[in-house]
Amino acid sequence: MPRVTLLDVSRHAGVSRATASLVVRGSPRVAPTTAARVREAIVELGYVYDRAAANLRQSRSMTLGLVMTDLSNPFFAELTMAFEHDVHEQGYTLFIGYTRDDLDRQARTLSAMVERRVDGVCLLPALGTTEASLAPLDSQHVPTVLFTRHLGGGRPYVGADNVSAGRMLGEHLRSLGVRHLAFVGGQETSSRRERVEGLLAGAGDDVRIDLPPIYSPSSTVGGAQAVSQLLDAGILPDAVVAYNDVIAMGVNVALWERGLEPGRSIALAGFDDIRIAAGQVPGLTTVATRSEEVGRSCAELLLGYLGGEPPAPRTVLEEPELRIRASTGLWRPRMETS
Amino acid sequence: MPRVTLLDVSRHAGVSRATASLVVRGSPRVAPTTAARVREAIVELGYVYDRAAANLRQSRSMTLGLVMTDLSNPFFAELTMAFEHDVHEQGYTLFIGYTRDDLDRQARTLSAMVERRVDGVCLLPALGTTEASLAPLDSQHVPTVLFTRHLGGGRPYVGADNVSAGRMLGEHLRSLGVRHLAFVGGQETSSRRERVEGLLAGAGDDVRIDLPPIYSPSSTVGGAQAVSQLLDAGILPDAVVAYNDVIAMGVNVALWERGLEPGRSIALAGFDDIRIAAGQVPGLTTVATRSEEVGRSCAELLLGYLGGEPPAPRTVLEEPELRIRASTGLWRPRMETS
DNA sequence: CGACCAATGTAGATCGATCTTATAGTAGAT
DNA sequence: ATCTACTATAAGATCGATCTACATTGGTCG
Repeated sequence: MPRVTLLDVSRHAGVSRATASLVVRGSPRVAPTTAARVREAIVELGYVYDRAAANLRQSRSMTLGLVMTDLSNPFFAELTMAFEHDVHEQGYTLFIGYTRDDLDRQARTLSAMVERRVDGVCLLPALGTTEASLAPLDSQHVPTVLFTRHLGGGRPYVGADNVSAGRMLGEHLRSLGVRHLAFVGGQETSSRRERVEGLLAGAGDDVRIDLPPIYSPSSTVGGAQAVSQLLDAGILPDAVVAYNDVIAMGVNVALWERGLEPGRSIALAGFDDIRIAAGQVPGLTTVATRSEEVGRSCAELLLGYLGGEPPAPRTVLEEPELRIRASTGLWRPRMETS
Repeated sequence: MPRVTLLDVSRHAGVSRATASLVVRGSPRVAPTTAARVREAIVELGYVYDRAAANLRQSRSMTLGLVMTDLSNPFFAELTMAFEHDVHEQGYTLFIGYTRDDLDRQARTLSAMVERRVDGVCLLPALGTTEASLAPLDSQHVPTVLFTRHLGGGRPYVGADNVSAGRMLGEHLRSLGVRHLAFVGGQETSSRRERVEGLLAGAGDDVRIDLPPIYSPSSTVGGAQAVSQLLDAGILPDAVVAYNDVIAMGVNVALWERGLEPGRSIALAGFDDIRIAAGQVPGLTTVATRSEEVGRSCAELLLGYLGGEPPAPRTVLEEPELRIRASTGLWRPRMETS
């Protein structure tokens, strides 16, 4: 069955194809009575606009790409929702892709989107990504905004101020009287380095900080394994800081299982303040890294670039916020036996 | 700057446009030496395949749509990942959209995808969706698979066997000695009704079941509010069953806050077995509803329909699995004072 | 030797919109 | 009456690929 096209519509309404085209785009250049007649024909024939055809002629496809590693961390689910909300409002439809931190998958995903003429891409670069990895985007001049991880270059970037987030947490723990803390989990990324850097600065010199090379995926299992490695190495700090909340949740269970009581006998904190962090037992102290604001800023920055504005390198850092809950709030330093 | 087209490539390689087209599509009908020459030209000119142009001529766009309410429940994040993985492998790129249970948004999202010529759509229908709501898809003959919620019609559908899931949980609780349970949270959907139905069947007539009209969004806050309503209504059951794990997590915190100890003084269970369910304190008993299998089956069913196969109505029900953890595992009936 | 075939390559129409340019028709100014 | 200005519409080229139908070549076979 052949598709109903603008030509059919125009014939049915007794106008030209060009006029019908103007009507579907809501141009004011066509007389109201003519427009009405065309709209009637559209309904009668059941015409459906074919953006694929329009794309070929136009430069815009009204389509954006959102590419990240995966959704195992709810932080990215929240970010996705916020981003989708904002761009949907502007009439854009979203391509999505997950790299699973695999450079090949990332390359294929980006190419697939470029081939489909995306107007812009928002990307959380996979581990090992270089500026050169983004050549497919650059060669076709696809505006690109990075988030959460940056490459050190001058490319537009949106993320939390991880250094500041780390510092807030470090200061909080020190003020509680924590004298010894350990940091575990996460991958070796820019944001992990920044969180650690801030943590060191915030905790100050009086606090002993263990930074064992214990990495993990963002999962509760990963967190449980990470803290097990820590304890098995004979390290028993006053406080454990996990790279993020999902990992902290795993640390939480593992600590309980070892007979420790997070929030009382040992302090525990994470990063991100994903929605379920408040719904843990004990409530998880964390530093909000603003998933929704990051998503929103990505949308804003990207949409701005599409407007033809020169892609002046720009960085947006969302201000983090400390959220103190029971996982550190109830902890008290052991009495010194003097 | 003009785009490099197949015409440019063909001229550079000294062949015709048609031949170049055959080469990019990997047709065996072109001689190896010619193909090599064309490929060389492609590299030299930096040619990028334009699927938007190809779409216009072809019937396939190698693009699918995945539409759901939102990602606040990790169940859907897991499902998304599985679905994306499978269709990506077949060369499809994914449009995504979130309806937030709003019929208008759903209509706009589906139309946007149809206008962009998706080859098929996988949909979790928003509350209130009717067969008529899906007219935009049907009128353009877009193969569609529903998941998680069905409309009662004969449309292809993938979901967990919720009745069976409910029954498993009901039987488990009864066998523990639970004499009084309450079900809370969730929206009024087909899957909620099915879970309740199964629960009643599994628990049997000896168990008192309270089904107060307490609904909630899928969030820990929603769960906490739901169970508070329950307790405030003067109902204190042996076991609380939440519509899903996210809600159960909220129930968990609220119970602790009220001085109850889930897993000991009161049993608690959810549905889905999202990944973090095992990472709760206490570990959450739940019935796995197989997010990944559902995603995978959606992909399989949808891809099957694209192959030109007649869209014979078909339903796939994934077999659930009971996962017993501490939130019910440690509970013991109070001694009867006889 | 002519018919037939397989392998390879090409010309030109086509997909369904948009864009540029042109042309009636009308109104107002001079 | 003529010219300018403007509105409303139309004709036809165009975007970049794919598809159909056909042409060419060289080889095989009766």
